[in-house]
Amino acid sequence: MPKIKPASMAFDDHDHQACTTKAIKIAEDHCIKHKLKFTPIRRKVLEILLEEHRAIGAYAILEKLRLDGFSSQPPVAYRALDFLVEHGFSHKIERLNAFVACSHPGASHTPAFMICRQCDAVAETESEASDSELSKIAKSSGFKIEQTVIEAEGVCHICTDS
Amino acid sequence: MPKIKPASMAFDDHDHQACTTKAIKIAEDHCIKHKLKFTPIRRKVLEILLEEHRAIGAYAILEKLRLDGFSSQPPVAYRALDFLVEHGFSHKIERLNAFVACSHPGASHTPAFMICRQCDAVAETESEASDSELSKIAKSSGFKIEQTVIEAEGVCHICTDS
DNA sequence: TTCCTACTGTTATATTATTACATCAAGGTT
DNA sequence: AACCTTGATGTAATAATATAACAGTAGGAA
Repeated sequence: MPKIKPASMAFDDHDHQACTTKAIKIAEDHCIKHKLKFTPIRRKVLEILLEEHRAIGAYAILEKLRLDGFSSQPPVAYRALDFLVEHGFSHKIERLNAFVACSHPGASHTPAFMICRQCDAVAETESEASDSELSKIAKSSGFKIEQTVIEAEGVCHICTDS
Repeated sequence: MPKIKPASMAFDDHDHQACTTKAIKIAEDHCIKHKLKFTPIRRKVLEILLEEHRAIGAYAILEKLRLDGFSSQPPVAYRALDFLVEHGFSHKIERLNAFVACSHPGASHTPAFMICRQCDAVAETESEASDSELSKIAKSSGFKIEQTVIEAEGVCHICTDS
C-alpha cells in the first residue's frame, strides 16, 4: 500500500512568503550541487508556480512571463517546465494539463495530488510507491513501473464548509 | 491501501474476439437496463476501442469512423467518448490524452492502469479506493474525493523480454 | 583561439478539445 | 393526426495545449 505523508497545507493558511522563499532556495542549492543552470527564465517560471498552490497552464505562465518582459513563445514555457519537472521542482497535473510547484522539493517521491474542483487548489502528498498494492500486481505480472500518476479530484474542506 | 485485483490480460494472449463480443454485450445490456441509447456511433467507437488494448486518441478514432462512413468532425468522437466514459464502458488515460475500452465493464471501480511505453498496451486493474492510504489522508484533511486517476507508466513483461 | 554543449529566440505547425448552432428522430401529450 | 419536448447528430469555426525545426548566443573545455 502507498504510505502517504500528511497533505500539504495547500488548503490552509500558511506563511506563503516563507514557503516560496524556501522552495526557491532549495532549487538554487540543488542546481549548484548538481551543476544545473537555474537560469532567469527557469527561476521566474518556478516563482510563478509558487505564487499559488494551484495548477497553472503553460499559456497562463507565458502570459505572466510576457508581463515580466521575458520572451513568451510557447517553447519558452515548455522548456522551463520540462526542466523543473525533470528535476523535481514542479509536477505536471495530467488531469488538468497544467503544472504546480512541488511541495516537497528535494524528497524523492511518487507524489499524489488532491485537486479541489471548486477552488482549484492542489495539495501534494508523498506516497511510497515501492510497496503499493499496484506495484505488487505490476511485479507479479512482470510490469516494470517507472513512474506513477496519482491524482484525486474532489472538494477541499474549505469549499465544503462554505 | 488500494486493494487491486490482478491485471487484465492486456499484455498476454487471449481470445480477443470473445473479449470484444462480451464487452459489447455487457454495454448493450446495461444500456437497455438503464434506458440509455447505444447508438451506432457509440457502438462503433466502443468497437474501435475494443480492437486493441491500447489507448487511442480521439482523432485516430475519428479517422476510423470516417473509413466506416460515419461523420468525422471532432465532436462526433468526443460525444461518443463522453458517453462511454460516463457510463463506464471506457476510460480516459490522462497521461496520454487518449482512451481505452474498459476491461471490467459493469464493475464499479477506481481503475488503475499500467501503460507500456514501448508497445503502448494498457492493462487495467481494479483498485478499492475506499480504503486507500490516500483516501485516509483525504478524509483526515476534510478533502472529499470524487474520482481518482492512477496511471503507472513503464515496460510490460513482453517488451522487457524482447 | 576553436570547438562543443546547453540555453534561448522565433516561426510555424501539430495535436487535443470545445463552442455554437442547425437539424433530426423518437416518444409522449393533446 | 399535429404538437412538443428531449436527446442525438451534423457541421463550421475556434480554442487550448504542445512540439518541431532551425538560427543565434554564451560559457566552458581543449
